Amino acid sequence: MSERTGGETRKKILDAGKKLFSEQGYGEASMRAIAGEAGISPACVYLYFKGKEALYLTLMTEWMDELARETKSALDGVQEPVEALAAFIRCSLSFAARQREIIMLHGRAAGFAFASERKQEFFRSRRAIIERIVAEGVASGAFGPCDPAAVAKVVFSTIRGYVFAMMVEDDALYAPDACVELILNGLARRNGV
Amino acid sequence: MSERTGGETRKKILDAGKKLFSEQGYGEASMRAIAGEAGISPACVYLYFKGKEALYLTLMTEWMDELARETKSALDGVQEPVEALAAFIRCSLSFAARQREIIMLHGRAAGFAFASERKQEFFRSRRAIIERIVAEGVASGAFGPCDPAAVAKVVFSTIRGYVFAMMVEDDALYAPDACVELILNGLARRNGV
Amino acid sequence: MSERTGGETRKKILDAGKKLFSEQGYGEASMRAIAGEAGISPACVYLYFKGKEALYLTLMTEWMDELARETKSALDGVQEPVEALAAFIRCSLSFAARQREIIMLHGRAAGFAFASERKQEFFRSRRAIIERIVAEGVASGAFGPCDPAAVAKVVFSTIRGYVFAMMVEDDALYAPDACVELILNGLARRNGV
Amino acid sequence: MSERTGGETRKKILDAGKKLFSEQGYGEASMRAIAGEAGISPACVYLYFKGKEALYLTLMTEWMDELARETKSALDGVQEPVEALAAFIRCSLSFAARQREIIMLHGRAAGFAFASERKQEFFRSRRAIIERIVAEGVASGAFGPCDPAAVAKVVFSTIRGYVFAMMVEDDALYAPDACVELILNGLARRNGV
DNA sequence: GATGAATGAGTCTTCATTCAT
DNA sequence: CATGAATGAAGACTCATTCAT
Repeated sequence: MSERTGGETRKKILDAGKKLFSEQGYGEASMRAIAGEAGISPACVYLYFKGKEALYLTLMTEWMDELARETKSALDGVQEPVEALAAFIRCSLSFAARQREIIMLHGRAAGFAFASERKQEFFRSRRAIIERIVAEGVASGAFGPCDPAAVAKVVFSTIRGYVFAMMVEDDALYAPDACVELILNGLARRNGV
Repeated sequence: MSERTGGETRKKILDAGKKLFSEQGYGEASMRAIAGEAGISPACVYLYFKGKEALYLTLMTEWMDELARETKSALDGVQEPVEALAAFIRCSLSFAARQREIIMLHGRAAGFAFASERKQEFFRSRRAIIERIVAEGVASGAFGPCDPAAVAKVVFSTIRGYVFAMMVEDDALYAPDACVELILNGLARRNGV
Repeated sequence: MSERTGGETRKKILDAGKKLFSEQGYGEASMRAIAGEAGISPACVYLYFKGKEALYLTLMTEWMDELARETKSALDGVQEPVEALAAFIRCSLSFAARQREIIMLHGRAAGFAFASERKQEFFRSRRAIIERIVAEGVASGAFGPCDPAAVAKVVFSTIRGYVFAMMVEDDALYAPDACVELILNGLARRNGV
Repeated sequence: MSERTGGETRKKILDAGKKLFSEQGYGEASMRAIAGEAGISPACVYLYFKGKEALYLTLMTEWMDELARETKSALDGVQEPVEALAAFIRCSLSFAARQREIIMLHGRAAGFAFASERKQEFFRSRRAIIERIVAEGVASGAFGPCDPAAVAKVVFSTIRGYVFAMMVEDDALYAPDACVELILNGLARRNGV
């Protein structure tokens, strides 16, 4: 009846894949289980996706695209480096909190090549954003002197590890502010204060 | 001279498991492949380990024990919180640099329960160490005022994410000092300097 | 016309299982061989039965149910104990002659518990039927004085052993009358005759 | 030290085989388990027996020989057919009561040919003994008129089924007299009594 | 558009058996 | 006499995938 039947089924498959891949990992999640979760037959999945890899890559790609979009929008118009960095961190954590399955992006996941390449490129691009912000902050004097590349790596790792912890640990402590605060001000007591 | 004692075969299996589990993940690494990598028959693996799970858990346990041992030794006799935190971070990164396969510890790993429980307990215990150091630092005035639990989580996540990046990224930029520096002093320019 | 409904394949599997389990025993009959006998792939068997045990139990259950049904019908309306006992014996032997694979029911069978329990219960219920008939016969004076429980055991064993012999021995001597005659009248010459 | 070491080990293996084969069946009992039960290494079993089949056949043969010997001795000097038949039945049941593992002899057991042939020959020979006794009894007038072959089959089956029941059933009611009584006198009430 | 039925390849695992020591 | 170490073959079972309907 409805014209969007096909589209709806596709959506159901993607949701099911999201759930099972993130819960069980690529190898452990079976196509049959995904189809079952989506409420359709295994054969039907193949009408929408060429295979398991294709489904997996589609999910990853959609996430990466969505996160990139949200990040762009979060940074849009923000000039000040400190604010920009805080916005980047908050955006990353917020996305992960809403899309817990993004954990799939991390980890070795599947054995096929494309996944890794695409993912690495994506992570590199995110690190590059941080690096640019840091470099600008150093130039403007907002940040102390440092190697922007090395610092970007640490900052990015902090975010990544924090997202990871949010997903994996049982106490789902979600405190973006502590993360922002540490990165900006560090632990050691400041001189005069 | 060329003794083929059982111990050697066991070691070969452990090494092969380390390699394949870390490269491909638990589900994707097959016992056949592990046996092949070790240069023995699949059946032979079962003379040394009860099954795939047992092999996996052995590897994980050995790592956790070894890392715990090294950490204890690194912190031994260190009183000053700043030094202690730096030592903890350096120890963690150094271990990962030497035992790249420790990445296995992170990630969803296997579907069976014990692995997760054991791992979570291990990670919790490491976070607790950081928390203690931070609390002491706050008490002694070495660190600024903060919530030790929240900060410990961020610090631990930074280390975890950094280790992760060391393993996964292609540019194996290994700069423990940048990590220590950021965590201690933060990014923002200091008041007087 | 030539419909390949699922029911047909299921039937083929059951027939193949019947044949191989009865010929080779539970442990020796392989799923591969059963699938081959049924003309399908091993994987296909698992679309119809959860596993080897399930297939085996299905066969056993079907037999027990069918034999119970036939027995009930054979005894229906028969009042006279002598006739009833003869009917029971004839029914048992006739069933075995038609379903030679029922030999599976006898013997140690499989290592899993349910099989044994279910079988023992079934055999006990059949012995109980004999016991009731004998008790009624003793009460009515049709049978001489005896312990119905002990006699039931012997009678049941005779039937069981006879069925066994029918299957195993090469000379498939099928003589229900001799069996009935011996049980009723014994071997020893009667007093007056 | 001891000269009989070898013989003792052989005995231990036979006992272990007896136990496990009878408890679990041929296919389910593993050589490793048998060796373990005997307190030796699997390889050691092969110093005494060529393989699993050979061990199994040795056990069967020893039983058959022993039972044949005991039967011969039980019938020795007994002339009267009624007494002889009773002796045969009692001997069979008594042997089974002492050597519960004889159940191995019954059932399909192993898939290899020799076992069946040897067993069938053995069972045939025992049936022949009964047949001879019955024939003599008929000739002497001790037994009523009947077809000795058919009757022998029933009598033998009764014994076989009874032995089977002794092993398999949980209520180990062991009443040889009931068995003897039924076979000799039957169930039906005698004329004058 | 959807599926029930089917399968070849591959999973982990066990087994009977051998052989150097 | 005995065994620890090892293995090829086979076991039950699962999976991603296809295709006639």
